[in-house]
This record gives sequence, structure tokens and C-alpha cells, in this order.
Amino acid sequence: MIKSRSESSRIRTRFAPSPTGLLHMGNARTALFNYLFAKNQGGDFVLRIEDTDKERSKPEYEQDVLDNLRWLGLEWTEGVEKEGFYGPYRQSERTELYQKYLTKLLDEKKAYECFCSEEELDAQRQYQMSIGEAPRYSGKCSSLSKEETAKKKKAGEKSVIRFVVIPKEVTFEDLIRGSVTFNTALSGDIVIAKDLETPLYNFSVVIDDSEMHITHIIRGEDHISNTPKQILLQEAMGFERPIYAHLPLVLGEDRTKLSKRHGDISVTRFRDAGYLPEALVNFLALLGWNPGTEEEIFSLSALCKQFSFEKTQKAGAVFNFKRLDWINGFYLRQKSPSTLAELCTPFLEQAGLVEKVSEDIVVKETGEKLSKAIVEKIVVLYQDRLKKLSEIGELADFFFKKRVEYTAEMLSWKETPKEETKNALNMFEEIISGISESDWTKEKLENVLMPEAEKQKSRGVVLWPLRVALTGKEASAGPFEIAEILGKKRTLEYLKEAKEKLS
RNA sequence: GGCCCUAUCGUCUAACGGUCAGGACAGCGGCUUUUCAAGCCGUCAAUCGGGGUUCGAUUCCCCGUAGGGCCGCCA
Repeated sequence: MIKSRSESSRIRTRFAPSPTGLLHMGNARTALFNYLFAKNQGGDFVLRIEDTDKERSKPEYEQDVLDNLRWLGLEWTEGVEKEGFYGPYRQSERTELYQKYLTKLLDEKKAYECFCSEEELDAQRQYQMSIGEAPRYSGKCSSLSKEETAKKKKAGEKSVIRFVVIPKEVTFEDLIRGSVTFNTALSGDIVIAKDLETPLYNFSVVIDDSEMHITHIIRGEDHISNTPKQILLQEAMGFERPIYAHLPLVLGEDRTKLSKRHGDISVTRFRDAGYLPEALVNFLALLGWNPGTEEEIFSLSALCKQFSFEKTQKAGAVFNFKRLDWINGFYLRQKSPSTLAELCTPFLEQAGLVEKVSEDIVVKETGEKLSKAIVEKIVVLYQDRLKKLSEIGELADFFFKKRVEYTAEMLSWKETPKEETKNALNMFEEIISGISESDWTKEKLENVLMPEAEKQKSRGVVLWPLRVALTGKEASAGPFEIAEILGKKRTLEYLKEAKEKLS
């Protein structure tokens, strides 16, 4: 399961989320950078679920992390082996290990049991802050004798386990920030476990990073002040110190740490809105890293080849939705018709326009079965206009509806009088009627209709009402290609309907 | 309040002592065009302030200032 130290001189990174919410963009970026660095170095990328908080950890959140990591293409390369593949490591399954070290620290008097109440500690913190001191634990229970401790426990007094923080200067080298120094005297003895079965973050993380032979700890900048505490813990247990890299934070528009209050920023939400994994990866990579060239488009494998911490930013980066849209649109435009059709289908279903009946795509309103070719033609029409897949429904709904809704006013191009619009429609109807079903192509339609349109003051006089008649919209793809897909019968029906609206 | 981190166009960023401070997104304008896009072209827009060091600072140092992060029996 876990490789021994001798065979693991290679680079190992880890992503260690707590399953207390949906995987969000900030965490996804941390996972990505861990993955990129590991791959770049030919190393391993370990996934560890930090579910020591029994109340807040939920299996569905863990599932969300796993699903989205896979969806993004960030497959972890190691974990608990299960039926041929790797599940993630879970801290909840490693309690014995933590207990072993906890007992050891207690025995060596590097940790002690503390009976102070939360209220008591709260009041102390408040007071210290009010007089401008760093809030820290007084060390009150550190001097308790063995007998006193035993007595209190016997009396049923609640206790936690504190680690004796040695006051000193701790300096570590950060791959992104260089040398960082903290004075641990400013922090009191920290709580490392609620009890022998319930370790807390700062403690379990140190054990696991050592046990799993993690060589590089790549995490958000919000962990920078946890680092000296973890280093002290490493020293107390005789562990090797890993190399640190603290990533700049992903920020919201207001330049504060990206969180729920900036809206739903879960990966799942972006996935549901029709963003492509390659777009998200590309976008996230450029949030804090740059290639040093003017290239903007990177596949995951290209990122793996080029990634380095030298090109990593120190300052936080605002999550820019418009830029994400642009990148997503770019990737959408690269898709083949059949891939695009496959990608769009779930979104057409979601919009209530079609249904999948076994392998067939069926129009919900009419029950008509759609050929693969037709679906492809439809989505290709909107390929250039799509920023995200979820937009396809609204853009192309008229293909799947019996009747499109619009007002008579919409039919007229600019200031064109009603009569003129009606005449134009009449003229088109007449010409179109003469085209045979077998000739019904956008080229044919354009060839016969365009010359007539040219005779008008402006082509818009006829082309505009044609579009509105067919789509019910003021903005759409070209009317000839739409008419081709709609077919002769429906096209004529829609024209007739438009004329009725005008009279 | 204490500690730590950070600072180039609105946003993401390039320039590792010498550039007209470059690119991209967004914005704006144009071309194309029946519309909306896409595409192409153009345009607006930045080195937080003050001291040093240096022939020369966006770049190195110091001091301010501003922003952020952390100060949990969460992670």
C-alpha cells in the first residue's frame, strides 16, 4: 500500500481535501498544481480525504471530490487498493496510527491533557486580543501532575490533548515565497486531538505526510501560518521536513478568498452549466501560473510538461468569469460535430426539449425521432455562439417546438411598414413552394432567394422577417441553414403563420 | 489588535538592471453582415508612495501605504 522510504525517492505530492462541502474552484486549483508538479517530475500524486471532523464530513461530499477530480482528468496515482483500483486514503481509517503517536507524545511529555473549558479559553482569547496580545493558551494544564490528571479524568472532566509548542524561531524555505520565518512563542500549546480517537488537522496532517512520504506540500497560502506548528510537530516525532510551496489564493471580485459567499463556485456547478473540463483546467492553470510565453491554450498534458514553480505567481488572483467563458467557447469551437452533439444532448434534455429513448433522441413535444445527422447540424449552427453548453436550449429551442412565439412587431425589419414585410414574405413563400424536397438545401435556398432579397432596399427587409418567422427570435443563425434543417413543410407553415400575424 | 504574505492596465499576466512597459480577457471602434455570434484589424488602459543602491530601476534594499491570509476542541 504505502511504499517504503527506500523505494520512494521520487517526488510525491498530495491533495488533501476535507469532505465538508462540494469541491470548489480554489481547491480544484490546488489539486491541479499538485498534479502538475507530480507529473512534471515523474512523481506520484496522492489523494487523501481528511475526514477527521466526524460531524461535518459527509460521504456525498467525498464522492463529489472523487467524481470531479476524475472528470477534470486529475487521476490520483496511489491510494488504498480496492478491487483493482485505488480508493483514496481516508484519515478516518487511520485512527490507530494517530493513536500510536499521540500516546508516544503523551508518554514523552511532549503533549499533555488539558481540562480548560471552552468558555474559559474564549474569554482568555478575547482579553488577550483586547490588550493587543497574540491570543494563545496560557499553559495552565501543562503543569498538572500525573495524579491530578488521573483524578480529573476519573471525576469525568472533559479534556483535550495539547502539544507543547517550543518557543523559537522557525524558518522554512517556500518554493514560491522563499524564506519564511515565524516565532512560535506567539502561539500557545495547540490542541492536537480531542481524545485518543479524535485527532485534529495539524496533527494528523503531519503524521500522514510523513507516513505517505510526501516530498512536496503544495497548498493554499491560507495554510502558511499552520506550517511552523506542523514543523514543530515533525521535529517532536522525528520526521523529515518536506518541501513547502504555498500557492496564492484564488480570489472573488472583492479580492477576498474565494468562498460560498461569492456564489456557488463548486466544480459541479460549472460542470452542470456546460463548462468543459479542459477549459476549466486551462483556466485554473493560468490563475497563478504562466508559461513565460504568449501562449494561452494548454492541454493538461502540455501543462504537465511545462509546469514549474519558477513561473508561479505570489499574489492572489481574481477568478474572472468572462475569461473562463472565452476559454470555454474556444474549446467548444474545436469540437467535431458528433462530439458537440453528444455534449449538447444532455443539455437539450435538461431544457425539456428532447428525450433520450434508449439510443434515440426524440423530440418531446412531437415524439419525432431525430437522426444523429440532424442533431449535429443543429448544434453546429450554434457552435460559434456557445459560451457554455447550457445555452444550447435557449438558442435552438425552435427546432424542437411545434410553435414559436413572437409578436407581429418583431417581424418587420427596422422601420419597414407591415405591408411591405407581408409582401416580402409572400414573395418568398411563392418561390420556396417551387423548390422540390430533393432540392431543399441551404445552398439552393440561398441561390434562389438572395437575388430577390437584393432587389429590396435592404436585404434585411425580407431576411429579417424570414428569420423571425422561423425562429421567433431577433438573433439567430442564418435563415437559409435554419430553413434547410426545418424542412420545406415546416418552413412554409411558419411563413403562413407569420403572414397571419401581420394581417 | 498580533503575526505572516503580497503589490505592473478593470481582470489574468510578461519584462529575471537598459523595452516606445508586451500579450490575453473585458471595454470601445471598424471590417464582414439580414440579426446575434465567430473571425480579422484597430483603440483605450498599468509599474501604490517616499527614500536609497546604481551611469541607469517595474526589477535590488529600507520605510510607509494599501490589500489579503491566519490567529478554533474546522480543515
